[in-house]
Amino acid sequence: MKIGDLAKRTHTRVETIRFYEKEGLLPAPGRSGGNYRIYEQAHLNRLSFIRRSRDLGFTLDQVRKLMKLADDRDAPCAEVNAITAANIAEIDRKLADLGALRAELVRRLECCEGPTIADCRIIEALAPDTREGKQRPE
Amino acid sequence: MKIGDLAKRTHTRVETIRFYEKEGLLPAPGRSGGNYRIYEQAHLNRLSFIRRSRDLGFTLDQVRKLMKLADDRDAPCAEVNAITAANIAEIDRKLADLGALRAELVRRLECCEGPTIADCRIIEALAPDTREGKQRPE
DNA sequence: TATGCACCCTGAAGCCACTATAGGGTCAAG
DNA sequence: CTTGACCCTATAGTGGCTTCAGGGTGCATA
Repeated sequence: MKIGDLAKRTHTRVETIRFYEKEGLLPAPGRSGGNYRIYEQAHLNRLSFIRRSRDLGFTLDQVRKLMKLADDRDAPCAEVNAITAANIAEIDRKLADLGALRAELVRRLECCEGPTIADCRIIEALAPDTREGKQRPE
Repeated sequence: MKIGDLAKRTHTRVETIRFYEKEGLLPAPGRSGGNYRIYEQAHLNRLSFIRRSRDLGFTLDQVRKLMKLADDRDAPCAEVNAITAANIAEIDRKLADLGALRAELVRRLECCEGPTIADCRIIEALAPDTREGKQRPE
């Protein structure tokens, strides 16, 4: 299988596959006479694993750990759970932040009254408290 | 005011202030005899504006636009609203993605049964379908 | 006077996870 | 024999900073 085929089958860009190889996530495959990368089923399996993990928000470092664990079927499952839990915690933090942010922006948007910047509540909220005299530095 | 003072007052790192100057977001201030940057109130105002905007999730490009608008008090408020609305839409997209992601991870975590990787539902979910027949096509 | 120390300077590189670009080579079809 | 799709390497760019290397400044203390 050439790199383009592998790319299509895993919904990955060709450049990303080469990037994963350079990063040591995907083992370097054999080469054809014309120096083309030739992939086997095992490469497809591994790349699928990487892509699914990435889709679930794992970092490449986490993916590296997960793959190492996945290769050792006697390893304790707890480590995988820990990585997953850390991931969930991080997502929760982001959800909270984004929720607060959204509320704040919506509030600004709703408060906006006049047609020009002078009456704009959003700009007002962003500007510093002291709006007298010297506005522009230089 | 020296760069360290400005940094403290705006809860910004010194390096970030120099970065903003290089990016043209913050005008270059005057210099002392020893070539230290000396800031005025106007710089503090502008930097506060940038930081508040960043805190609300605006990109540096959006901040540039907002500042340009903020300087012209007769400009139409609609543009500011459009930037804010775009921001909210982007946040909504992220919220939806993160919510789905979280549900998926929690589901995996709850399903995990055995003490070793061999029984780990998370790894199983990430691995390709080839172990015994197809499991979940995408 | 010397010395220490906190602060400041510039310029470049590093971070993440790719993406894009330049400048080529390979291969099968027409 | 040329076209065009595909492949190769190496390098730089993205955003929004952070860190590092290698210095200079300014003030207090020994």
